[in-house]
Formats: sequence, C-alpha cells, structure tokens
Amino acid sequence: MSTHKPFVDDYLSYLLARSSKLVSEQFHATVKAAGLNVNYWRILASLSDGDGLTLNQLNERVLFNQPTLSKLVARMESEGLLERMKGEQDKRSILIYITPQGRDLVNQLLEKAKWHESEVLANYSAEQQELLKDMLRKLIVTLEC
Amino acid sequence: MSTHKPFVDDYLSYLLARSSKLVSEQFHATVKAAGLNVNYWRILASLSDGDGLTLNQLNERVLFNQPTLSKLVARMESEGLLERMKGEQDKRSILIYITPQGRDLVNQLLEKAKWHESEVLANYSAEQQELLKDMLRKLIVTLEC
DNA sequence: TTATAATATATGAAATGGAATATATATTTA
DNA sequence: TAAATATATATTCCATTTCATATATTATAA
Repeated sequence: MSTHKPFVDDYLSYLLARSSKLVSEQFHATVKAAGLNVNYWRILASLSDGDGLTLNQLNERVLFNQPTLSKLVARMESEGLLERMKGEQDKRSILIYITPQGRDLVNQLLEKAKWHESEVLANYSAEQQELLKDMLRKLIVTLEC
Repeated sequence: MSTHKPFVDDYLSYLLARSSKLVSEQFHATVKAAGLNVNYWRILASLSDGDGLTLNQLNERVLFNQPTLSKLVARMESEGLLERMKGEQDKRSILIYITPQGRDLVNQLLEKAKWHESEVLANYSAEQQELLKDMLRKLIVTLEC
C-alpha cells in the first residue's frame, strides 16, 4: 500500500491556484448574469470601498499588467462604469472613479459575493474562517516585501 | 479613527487570487531562467508524479480550458518536452508522457520549487504550514462537489 | 535653468486564450 | 446491427493580453 502524495497536492502554490480558480469560477456565473466579466468585477470591487485611485494604485490591487488595466479601464469608461480624470498635482496620473451606474452594479454583486463566500465557508467555524483569512493576509504581506 | 476594512481585504476569493498570483509570480523568474513558461511548468509538475494521463485528466489538474491545454501539449511535444500516444483501449483519448528532456527540466524545477516554498513559509511553524495546506485542500474538495 | 533620468499612462504589433465547432471514436437505443 | 447520441481531442476564428515602445509629465543633476 502506497502513502505517496503527488507533488502538486502538497505544493502551496498549486493549492492556492487551484482553490482560487475554483472559488472565482463558481462565482463567475453570477457575475456574468449581472452583465459583467470577471475582470470588470475585480476592478469595481477593488474600487468599491474608495475610488479615486490612480491606475498604478489600482493595478497594485488587481494585479493585472499595466497595459491590460489601462485598456480595461478605457473600455469600462466607454461603457459608463468608470470615469477617468487627470490628476491635479501630478498630471501624468489619471484618477479612476466609479460612476453611479458602476456603483449600482457593484453593490448588487458585493451582496451576492458575500453570500457566495458564506456558502463556500459554510463548513468552517467562524474562528477557522478568520484563521484562514489571517494566514492568507500574512502570506500576502510577506510576499509583498 | 476609522476601523473600516476594505471589502477585498476580507474577501476570501480576493485573498486567494492575490496570494496565488504573488507566490507564482515570485517563482516565475526561476521558471523562466530554466527556459519554461509558467504553463509549461504547471503541466510538467502535474505530470511529474505519474504521467500517462489523458488530456482530460491532466486538464482536471491544471484547470486550463481543453483547447488551451490541447495546444500547449502539442507545442510542448514539438519542443521535445512531452510525448503524445493514442490510447489503446479508447482510441479517442491521447495519453501524455514526459520525455527524458522534460523530466530533467522538471526535476530541476521541483527542487527549486520546494526550496522557494520553504522560503515563502519561513515565518510559519510546521504545524501552521500543515494547517494552511489542509484548509486549502479541504476548500478544494468542498468546491469540487 | 537646461539637459538627463525617472515615472505614469497609452498604444501597436504579435502572441495567447477562449467560444464554437469539427472530427474521430465509443456508447446507447430502437 | 443501424442510427442516434455522447465523449475525447483538434481546429478555426476572434477577442484579449502581452511585450516593447511611445508620449507626456515630473524629478534630478550639471
């Protein structure tokens, strides 16, 4: 009898990638039903608790590539979800704001996202949920140095 | 004084996506130095502990799209990293094997991946490391139902 | 100051990825 | 068994992303 464990099942990066993909894909259907794609959703969610970020600041949160985010933001502006304004103090930068239309969309989805998360974590106690998130947050801080 | 916590910093899906991306990107430099891209690496790592998987079986592990994996595997075969063989019992399927060249590459990287992981997790006790991985594995099982 | 370097964002060509569909084989049903 | 349906993989076409670079502005140095 073998107790061999496949490499990937004990490899943190794989466990993170797999769980991340599974969670986000499960919610994808809801996002699409609201007329958004996942990238739009991630951008709006990242701006939801405080907009007026520059493109670079936003990019630090969403972790796209700068040209990718640049194009996505331009498209979202043309679709009425975001607004871009030249920075006052630094005229190279652009500040990104959510429009009322974008706000409506994201607010609906924030509710659904919280509900989905509670479904995903239904088997975990409140303490375990916090523990998991804390470990991930700690990991993120470590990795950002 | 505000204790407001941004939505995304308390949102599991975001924490997973962010930590996943940060971990894998940090290792990306090593992968590239070995002459691979991340997709190749994920495919080889997934086959490293037992090849001869069908395209679909492999796709369940790497979580790409079937056409994407199909093309990647074809390319990797043409570059001498993999070999494809028609299935014996089911001739629709193809079985995917690592070539000696692919094996050499992945073996080098498996070592480095383990080392990188130990760096990433240096701040965690052995118990905490297992706890984190166990929670992620449990999450994956939950999500796959 | 003016020249030089650095930074923020945008753009264009090329590579990549995804949705829909084709092809080949297997399975089921009548 | 023949026809219909299902499954595994490949392919085509198109949208998106990426790499390299351009442009505009700011900061630094001579």
